[in-house]
Amino acid sequence: MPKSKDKYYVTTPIYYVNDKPHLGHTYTTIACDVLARFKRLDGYDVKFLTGTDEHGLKVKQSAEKAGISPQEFTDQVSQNFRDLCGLMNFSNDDFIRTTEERHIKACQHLWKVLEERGEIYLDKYAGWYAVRDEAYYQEDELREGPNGKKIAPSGAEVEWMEEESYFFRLSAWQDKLLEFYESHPDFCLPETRFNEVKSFVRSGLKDLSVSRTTFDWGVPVPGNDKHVMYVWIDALTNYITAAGYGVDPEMGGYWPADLHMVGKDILRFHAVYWPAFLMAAGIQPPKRVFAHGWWLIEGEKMSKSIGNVIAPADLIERYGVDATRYFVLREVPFGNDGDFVHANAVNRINNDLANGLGNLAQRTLSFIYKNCEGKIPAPAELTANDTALLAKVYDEMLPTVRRELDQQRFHKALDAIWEVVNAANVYIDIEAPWALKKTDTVRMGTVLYVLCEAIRCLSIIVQPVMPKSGKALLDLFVLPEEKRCFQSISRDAALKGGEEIPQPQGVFPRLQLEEKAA
RNA sequence: GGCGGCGUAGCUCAGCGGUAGAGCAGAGGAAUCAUAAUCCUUUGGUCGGGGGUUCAAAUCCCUCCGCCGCCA
Repeated sequence: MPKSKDKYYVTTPIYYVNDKPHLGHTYTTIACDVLARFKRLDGYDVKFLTGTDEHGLKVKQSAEKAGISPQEFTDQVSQNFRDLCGLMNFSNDDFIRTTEERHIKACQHLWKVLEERGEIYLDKYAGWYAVRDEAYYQEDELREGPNGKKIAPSGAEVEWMEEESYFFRLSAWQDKLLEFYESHPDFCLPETRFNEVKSFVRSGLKDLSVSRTTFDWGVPVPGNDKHVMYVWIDALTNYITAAGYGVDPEMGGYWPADLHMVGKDILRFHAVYWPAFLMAAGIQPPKRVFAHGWWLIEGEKMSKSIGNVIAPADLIERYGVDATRYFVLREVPFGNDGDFVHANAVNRINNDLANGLGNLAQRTLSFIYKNCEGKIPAPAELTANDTALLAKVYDEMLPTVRRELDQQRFHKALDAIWEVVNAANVYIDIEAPWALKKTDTVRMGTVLYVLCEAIRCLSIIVQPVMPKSGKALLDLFVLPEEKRCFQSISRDAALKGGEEIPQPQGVFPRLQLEEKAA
């Protein structure tokens, strides 16, 4: 029997449909898409999931406001997120919506399992509730409003509510969670976030309210139609729904997921509640949750009131899809907050892409096109300088990038690739094929060949981050599809020499620094 | 208030016990194959303040100041 391919399952959060897609959503999904593409090219059987969270009171209210049914409403607005996938060239294998039948069934299945195991019980929830925030507040968090009403810290009015609710026995899972963290030191990254998670759990867990009777736009609780499931179980379950939970006992071989990518604001749900639900249901927790940071825009928080929210379409218009993908992953150590400064984006894109990799390819290939009858020269004997560059290209680059990406260190991975770009630019200047043209055309051919090998491998490895540009570069070498995966980053897949190339075209356009709008 | 993190060149950050580093920005030079791109050299820091441990501290300890995160 042939060994089945290794599986890799990566997920984005499901995005709340009441939002419009912006840089934050885009960032999360870019990161996942890069990992998914990387793993595919590296020979894995990949499942990459994204989707939308479509239940809850706010959605229902928005639908009412729009004068349509919640289902019609979510059909419309979830399309914004499906469009984003096309726009940003995401390669998701599935797009899940929490309103889908398969998800409702999976949630109900999970619920029943939890209930049978005694992990869920019915009780009463009482407290000060803010409709606007969909949240309860502690007495001491509240202040007195002008009309005698109590006001939440968010400024929303609260009222005393008593509500029947199902509870999940989260308190019973405190020690098991801590043991799990102890035995899985890489479960959560970055490390400082993991420390926060641990200290939260150590400080004591209360049982978690997991149903609501105050609205009905949600997954009905099996056997009690008054209740719908509250956000935790409904939303988090999407990750196993898409793997076939409740239908396929093997979950396609994709569970436990390799990575849940989340923003730091929803880490707790993923690193505490979710593993607790899963363990309680007898399912393995995911292998890793990564909490990435947020983007400031020109030093300011992104907000509707400031009006600086960046829409994906703006980014594409200004920079193009690939350059955007590159910039957000290269500019900031992944996990940190970033500051999206347009001048920096232009600078980096020009330096790294246009002047770095783009110009390297262009100067090499157009030299060949003009001076070698459009054919890649065959190499003669290799010098120490040739072998040194090729060793970086064949032997060092991919393992380094692999290692960095397995820790979600995108900026380091890209840094490692660009070390090779820079080395190749140093190489071409030292070897100076334009001078060899007059003195030693055999040596010139070898130099150009070595450069082609470097550019070929760079083009392959750049594909996950910049799929279109990587393809454009590889097209310049007229490489067939099967020569574009990571296996071909090797001497075995090397060009032979004699391959004809088309007239090269610049792949990474140079950007103009715009006048700052007042 | 409790716990944790951070403060290093103009900017973003690496280094975390052994002569202060990278990228970008700035300055000078070389080259001219290339998207006027590239390459080389170089300016620049009493590593937040103070105290301590050590032969030796950006690196360990204490304290103060300033940011930030999580929790209450």
